[in-house]
Amino acid sequence: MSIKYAILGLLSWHPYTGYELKKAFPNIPALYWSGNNNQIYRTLVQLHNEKLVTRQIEIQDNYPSKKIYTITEKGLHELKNWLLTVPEPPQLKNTFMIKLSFADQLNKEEIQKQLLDYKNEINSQILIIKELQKRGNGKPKRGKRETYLWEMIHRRWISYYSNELEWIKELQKNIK
Amino acid sequence: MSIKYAILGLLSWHPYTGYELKKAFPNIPALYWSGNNNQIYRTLVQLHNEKLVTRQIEIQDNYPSKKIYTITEKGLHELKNWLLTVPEPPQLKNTFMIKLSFADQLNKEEIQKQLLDYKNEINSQILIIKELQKRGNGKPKRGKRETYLWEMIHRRWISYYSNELEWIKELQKNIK
DNA sequence: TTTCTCATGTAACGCGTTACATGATTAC
DNA sequence: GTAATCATGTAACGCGTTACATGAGAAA
Repeated sequence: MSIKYAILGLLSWHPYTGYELKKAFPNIPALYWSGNNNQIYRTLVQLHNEKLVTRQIEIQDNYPSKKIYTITEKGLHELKNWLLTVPEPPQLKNTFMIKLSFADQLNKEEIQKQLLDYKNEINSQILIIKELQKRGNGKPKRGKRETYLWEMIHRRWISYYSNELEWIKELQKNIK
Repeated sequence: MSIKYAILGLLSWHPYTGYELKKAFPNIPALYWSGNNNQIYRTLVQLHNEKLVTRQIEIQDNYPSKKIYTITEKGLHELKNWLLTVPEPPQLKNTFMIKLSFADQLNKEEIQKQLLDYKNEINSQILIIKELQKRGNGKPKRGKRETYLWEMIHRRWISYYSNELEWIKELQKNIK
């Protein structure tokens, strides 16, 4: 349940509503894939029950009323404890690799087709991240160190995809 | 549900029992993290219902009787169709990256500690894969092309971890 | 007029994990 | 005597996804 801590992390910057959180997620490279309605609203209720956040309701005339969540001292503590837990290894689930593992069922044209499609997929992934980085939404922009960390994270992601591309190229050359 | 296709993929080599499949999974780099009892036995029943596999029961004297699963024509078809579906982008869930994103809560010693622990984690991950590759279990060893693919997959995994190490080194140097 | 934004939420499902359960045999 | 291997399975839970639902106001 890293979503819980992701939300706490975001709330450690400043208060958010559920709706804002939902929009913030796609801007954070480490978790841009995640954060749908259901999870966020449910987790927020849970965090509130655990007294890790407080909630203020702001009534608006022309729009539905907002619920603004603020992190508590206890919440900051919980976040920090999590940050200090032992790091887990990354879990990369690459369905394409599984496919390749059993690609002997395919002829070379079919494999080449898949490689090409995968390459395109990776390329658009790179575009997305570069766009994210350029627009620079959802970044904290507070301390120098934090800015550096965010840049490094972006770079790591891009480098991952670039390496994937090189790897694909080599495969394309050798599958014949 | 890629486990379904992973199992079909394995069965496309030769028949397996559930127990053997369970042991085979950790030897396959693309899915070494997966494949627990529950999933495998449940999926096998499901595959059988869908007539994608057949099942022979082999009674043994001194051991519990085996259920040997063999892929059917329909199963091979299903597998091949899956292999030809459009590739999905890799989903890398790296909890450590999420942590780093919010690491501003930590002082430099604490971050350095986390980086060191993560580095060790990655190193042992590399050892595991290299060991896998060396022992060379669970590889098909049939055609030349298949052997090549498996080697490329191993290489990609190792390169991913190596790049992660370099990235960590840079962080270690600059966080002060 | 249709679509988008603001803002909240629920229902149902799917995939995967951990832990539990059995029971004989063989290796240390 | 203890642990591991062979071989099967079930129960319960957790996390996440997709889709559904409401309802007003602003923009295309």
